[in-house]
Amino acid sequence: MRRRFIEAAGQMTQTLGVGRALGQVFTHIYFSRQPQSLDDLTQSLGISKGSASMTVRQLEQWGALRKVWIKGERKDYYEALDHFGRIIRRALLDVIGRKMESGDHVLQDAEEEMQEAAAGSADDATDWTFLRDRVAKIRAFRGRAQRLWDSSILKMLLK
Amino acid sequence: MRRRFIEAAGQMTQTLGVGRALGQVFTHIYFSRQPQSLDDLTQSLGISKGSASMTVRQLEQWGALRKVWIKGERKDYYEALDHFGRIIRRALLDVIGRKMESGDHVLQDAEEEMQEAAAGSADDATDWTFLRDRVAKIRAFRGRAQRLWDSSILKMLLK
DNA sequence: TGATACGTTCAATACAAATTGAACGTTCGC
DNA sequence: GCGAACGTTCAATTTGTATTGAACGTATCA
Repeated sequence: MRRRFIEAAGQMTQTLGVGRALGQVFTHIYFSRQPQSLDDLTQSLGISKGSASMTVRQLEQWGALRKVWIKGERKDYYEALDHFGRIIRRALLDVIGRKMESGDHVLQDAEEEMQEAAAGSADDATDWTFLRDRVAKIRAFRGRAQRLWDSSILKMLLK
Repeated sequence: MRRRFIEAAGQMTQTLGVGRALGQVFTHIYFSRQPQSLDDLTQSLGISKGSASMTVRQLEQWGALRKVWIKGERKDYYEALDHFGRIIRRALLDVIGRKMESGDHVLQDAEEEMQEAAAGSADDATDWTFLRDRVAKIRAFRGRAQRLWDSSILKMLLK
């Protein structure tokens, strides 16, 4: 049964674009009563030590896992948290947010470039009013999307 | 300037996991005053005819492009729409929705499997109450996420 | 009807991203 | 200080996915 869940979660996170290991690692720990070490992960899931290390770190940053000390043990052990709302929120902020940023920069750059080009060539064939209008519409949408995003995030934050 | 936008949009859609051609095609048509044909796309963007055909169809399904007839022309021409809210909404429903479905099925299957297994082996070492509890928490979250999703979508729909 | 100009499909290919694993740095016990 | 047991890193590799392009189906016009 656990195998089924783990496999399914792996497929899901893979198609969502965050790698298969992520879903597998979280699900395995989530369905384990005992905290799990990196070795447990490599053995149970058949993934490499490197992959386990990186995945666990990312999940920890998102608040999906928590490090647990076990006295007399030198290994790091992890247990799963179940604040799914917070976890997803942070993951989205991290993954999407970072991806949006670069696009944002380019949008601004291109807009500035357009301003300059329009000012310096009042008599050529380019249809500046058309371009301006289209860019303005993108800007407007970005503003609305931003507000929607913020409010959704807020709702999720409140559980 | 258009080149910059097109390149940026391509990068963005690529990292978002829907392919580079998608962003490029839409942006090119969006910044074109005249409706564009598949040939225009292959020439301007340097993509193949097959890619242009598939991309355009997907964008049309999402309501991002509209076919335009030009009398005396045998080619299909497309122009861009700017209802970004609706476009994104449909795209998300399509891309995410479809990806969620399969995961949903597996969740249900695994749950049934667990019920059966728990009933048939009351005396083995498996910790059924623990597993049940964890699965229940996933279910609960799915419900909340579904409601949040629906309401967000609704907001976007309303512009 | 035949020839031409399209758009579509899908197996082959190219590309990007995830995963591996050997080398490395660090910590702990002795 | 030394060795062993870890976790981490990153270049090489594997894997998954987007893209290509030749073959095909279809519509149009002479």
